[in-house]
Amino acid sequence: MLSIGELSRRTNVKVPTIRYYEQIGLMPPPPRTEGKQRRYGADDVSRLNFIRHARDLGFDVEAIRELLELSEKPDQSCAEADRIARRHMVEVERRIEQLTALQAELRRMVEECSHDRVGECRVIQVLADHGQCAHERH
Amino acid sequence: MLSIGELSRRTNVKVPTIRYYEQIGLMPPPPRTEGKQRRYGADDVSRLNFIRHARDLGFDVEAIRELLELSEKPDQSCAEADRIARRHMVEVERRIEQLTALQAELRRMVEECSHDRVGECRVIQVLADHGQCAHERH
DNA sequence: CTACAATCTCTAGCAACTAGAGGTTCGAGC
DNA sequence: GCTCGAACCTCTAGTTGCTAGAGATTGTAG
Repeated sequence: MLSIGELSRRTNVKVPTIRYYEQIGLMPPPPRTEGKQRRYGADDVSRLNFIRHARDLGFDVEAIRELLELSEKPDQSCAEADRIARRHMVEVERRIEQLTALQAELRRMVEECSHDRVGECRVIQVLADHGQCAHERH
Repeated sequence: MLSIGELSRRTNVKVPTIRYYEQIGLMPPPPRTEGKQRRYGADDVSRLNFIRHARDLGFDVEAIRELLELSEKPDQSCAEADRIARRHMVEVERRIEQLTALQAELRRMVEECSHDRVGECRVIQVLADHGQCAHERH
């Protein structure tokens, strides 16, 4: 049996975060020692790795909750897991596009700056007047 | 003089958000009517547009605070504004790279899925085992 | 002058943690 | 067996940038 610190070291998830995951129901409440300290088993390591990996890939807690539930029913169709992953993929795609447009605007702003006084600073000017932006929306 | 609702309509910043900006010191406390309702002038419209635009470009409140301060000193060198914008640009760049790597991983995961049972689902498998990922870090 | 939309302040909530206070337990070394 | 310090415990509050309500007051059109 592992202490919470040992579990933390093996999964690279911080101790308070593990307790937090327990609190919000991502991790099941583990058995305790007589002194009320948490003790974990191999299953907990797997589950927490799963959570960690999904978080790293940007899934939110709700999605992870669903994915965890699914992973416990190996006989069910995986269409749902697919749907969750795809939905998230679309979200990420959208975010990348957004950031890329934004990046272009920022670059233009910085490149056009003459590095002189604030009064002539392109950065400040553009911020003050959206009309000077290349794109209508960001 | 504009009511807060009017200011909101002209800048596309929601009323509670305007009050919030006042609270955190991005917007100055405006004069009030006898009944304590806020009244705004043209300068406030400009300032709020500046803030809105900077937020849209992803600057955080602290950066905006600095940029606003700078914009009030037109004679100062704009090196600082440059620095802030560049710093932010680097951040955005990094975020895009991160998301792109993540996106690739997600796509691979979804594409390799056989759409069968959860037991064979690539999505679930990959999440459960980071070793099946193309990249070490994400 | 009345009705009602808009405003006011205040508190609490969101996501996903992180930080700290103040107290208890575990386990290695003697 | 005993001690001591690291690790653990619970609880509350803070982070960012808002958003959502409650319940009261004000502005204004008809």
